[in-house]
Amino acid sequence: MGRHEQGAEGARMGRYDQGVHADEPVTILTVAREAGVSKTTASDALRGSGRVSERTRETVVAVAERLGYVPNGSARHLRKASTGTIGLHVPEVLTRSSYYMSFVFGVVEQAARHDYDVTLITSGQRRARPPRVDGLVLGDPLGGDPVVESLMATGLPTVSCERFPGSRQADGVVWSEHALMLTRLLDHLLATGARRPGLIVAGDESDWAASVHRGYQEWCAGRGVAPLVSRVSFDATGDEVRAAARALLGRGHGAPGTGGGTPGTGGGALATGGGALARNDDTPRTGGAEVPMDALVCAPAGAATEVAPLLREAGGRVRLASCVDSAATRQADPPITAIDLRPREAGASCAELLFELLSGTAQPGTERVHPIELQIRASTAPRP
Amino acid sequence: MGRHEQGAEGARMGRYDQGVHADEPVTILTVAREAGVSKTTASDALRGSGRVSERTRETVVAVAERLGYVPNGSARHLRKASTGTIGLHVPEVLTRSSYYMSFVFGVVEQAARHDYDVTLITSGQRRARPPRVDGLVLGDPLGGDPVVESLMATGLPTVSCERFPGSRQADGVVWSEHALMLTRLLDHLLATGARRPGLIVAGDESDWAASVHRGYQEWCAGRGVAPLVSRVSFDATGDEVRAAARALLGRGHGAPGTGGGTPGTGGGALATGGGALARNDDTPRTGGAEVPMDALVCAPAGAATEVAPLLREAGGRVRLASCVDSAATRQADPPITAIDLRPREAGASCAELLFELLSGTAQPGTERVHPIELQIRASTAPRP
DNA sequence: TTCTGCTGCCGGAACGTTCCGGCAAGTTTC
DNA sequence: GAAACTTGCCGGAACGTTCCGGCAGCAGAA
Repeated sequence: MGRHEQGAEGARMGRYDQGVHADEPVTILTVAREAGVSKTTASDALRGSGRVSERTRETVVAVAERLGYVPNGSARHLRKASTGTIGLHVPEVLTRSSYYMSFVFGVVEQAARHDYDVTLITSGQRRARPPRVDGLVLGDPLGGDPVVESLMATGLPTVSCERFPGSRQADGVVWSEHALMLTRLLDHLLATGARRPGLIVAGDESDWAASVHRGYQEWCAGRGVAPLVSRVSFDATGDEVRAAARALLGRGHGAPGTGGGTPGTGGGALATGGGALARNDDTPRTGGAEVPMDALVCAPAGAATEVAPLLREAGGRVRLASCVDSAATRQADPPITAIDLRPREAGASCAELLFELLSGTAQPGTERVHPIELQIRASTAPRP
Repeated sequence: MGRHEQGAEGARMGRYDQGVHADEPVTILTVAREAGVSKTTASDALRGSGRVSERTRETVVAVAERLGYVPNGSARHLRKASTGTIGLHVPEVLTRSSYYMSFVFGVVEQAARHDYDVTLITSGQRRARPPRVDGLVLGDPLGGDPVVESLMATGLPTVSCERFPGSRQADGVVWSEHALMLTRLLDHLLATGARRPGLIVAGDESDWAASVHRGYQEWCAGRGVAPLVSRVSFDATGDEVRAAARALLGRGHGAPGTGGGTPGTGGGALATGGGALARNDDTPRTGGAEVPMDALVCAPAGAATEVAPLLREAGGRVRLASCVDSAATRQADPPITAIDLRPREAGASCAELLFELLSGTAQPGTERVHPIELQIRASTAPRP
């Protein structure tokens, strides 16, 4: 001791000035001395624990405020065996999607509200040591990602956004009703006069893509529409997506029955239509296998805007919608109907669930539904 | 003590299993006991400090390896008054740009290489306390951002990507020759037959935008081209950018002289052309104020792709280029000529400079140039 | 011999916090 | 009126690390 005896400090300039440049660190001992109590009482008063009279509590709080006391995180976490930090993993393949940027900010914002920091974990970096965190948020984990696997093996409390398409599941899951919302979107397309909506979607590594695909298949079965699907890779380029769209456009014109067209015309487009479901004759008004595509739903982020010019060139007959809303879809010409996944709120919801798991407020195994919204825009207006 | 006497642990399953689930925390005391030395010697041996014989050093290292010893960050940082974490700020306005996502990953990757964590700091969150970090990276700080101001006031070592357009400067700066590269781009446009390239650029809150604008003006002055500039807001929507493009397209057709056209036709497009520079008669072959725009350079990320359809409708006469490369420009149809800012490497470079500042290897005031590249694509091919 | 210096190792304190147990004084209970 | 309980406060230990100072043992110098 004796290194800083004065204690009385007074307010200083600036916003973070206290205790940062090391001329006079304000510890809980400084506060206690200044308030005329012991360090225990000061600690109790500030954290609302222990037994402290209201009067002294107010005094201590006032003094702490005045001195600009900021608790030392390292000391606190050393004592409490926690870190005050949560880890956040987002798959690097999808870096360019603005969805993840918003998601990340949602997590950071919510964590800040709980006075937690957020440490980013990328799939790229090989980690020599386990992350120094109290828990983990996994943003849309991809099945088979080795980093995700090892993160789950840490035993740390974990929340994933969408389910993990692997063997084990996170302690908490925040998911959205993508299949249901896609159903609404498809019904909307039907209502505007479309008869045969097609789908471009990525593979089932992501729970989200799998849900979208499943929702589409079930809707087709229920409505008696012959499915028209093209799978693309997860980080599909514009060319790949356009090739898939062209392949879908080319199908349905040929002979009815087993789907016609040339599967795999370009870019690995895999057509799955024209099966038994197309023979459902109860609802003859909707699209059988011989009906050409007159609406296209693009699942991957950014795919819809990539495809838009192609559809326009093809005559503008095909309605267009995206499963991921973004500035690009909002501002396209015409604006593109899309499902707003509300990524920022999704991130906040994941962080919140994690904190509840950490505090014991929520039980492991908790699942929460994150509401999403269908934004109907001009790209799916009825065609003249 | 006495809580875990066995000590000998042996290798375990999994990758992060050591010391994470709390059944048997392995501290430096465990290692010391197992190696038959004191905790001081163990610590010295592991960190290469103090005086330890080579023989015992090897023993201790081997034991630590075997037990999977991971130093407790909180304890270390409590003792050393550091945190093992750096803060990363990116302006929230620009969240949707994939540039920042890549930048962030670059920082995280480089930090991981130094065994540092990265904590995100957003402009949105109001911070009750100074961030618990050893240093800061500011990604393209905007002038007047209060969070940036207060971060700079912390006195923490700081590196900014691009200069801070405010009074004080960060301790380290990583910047790119945007003005020079724009000159190359404009020369390229001239070489493909363009006579009057226009520019859409955001305001001078960002050093990057200011550099681009300055580079354009200087190039125009040097080449005797009448400038044709439209300013948009930093987070310009597609509509705003398109309105700016339309305004630029409308100019140059009218009476020669003071620029003609209708300034501010839509979306706040502010035209600055037609001044004294346009009267430079030494180089009559290039574009005077009466020459219509035949090439358009879009500075804001994403602006070029938003404008592309408009230019196509207008006859495809106008060449198009972007100051920010991205998946969207690469994959556009036709692919758009763009400046690749190499964001991931920029982020890594910022982090690296910060670590050198922290270790004293680099001096405060260091500036480093981050190389960028011009990617020439079909959108600026010579017109028939 | 004694003094000095070097090597290899170690005990203990310190970093700033939380929390267990305890102690006076006051209040209720039987 | 003593026992039991409550209130308000406190000292000290502990978290796991780093580092200062010290202490033997040995070697070389005076």
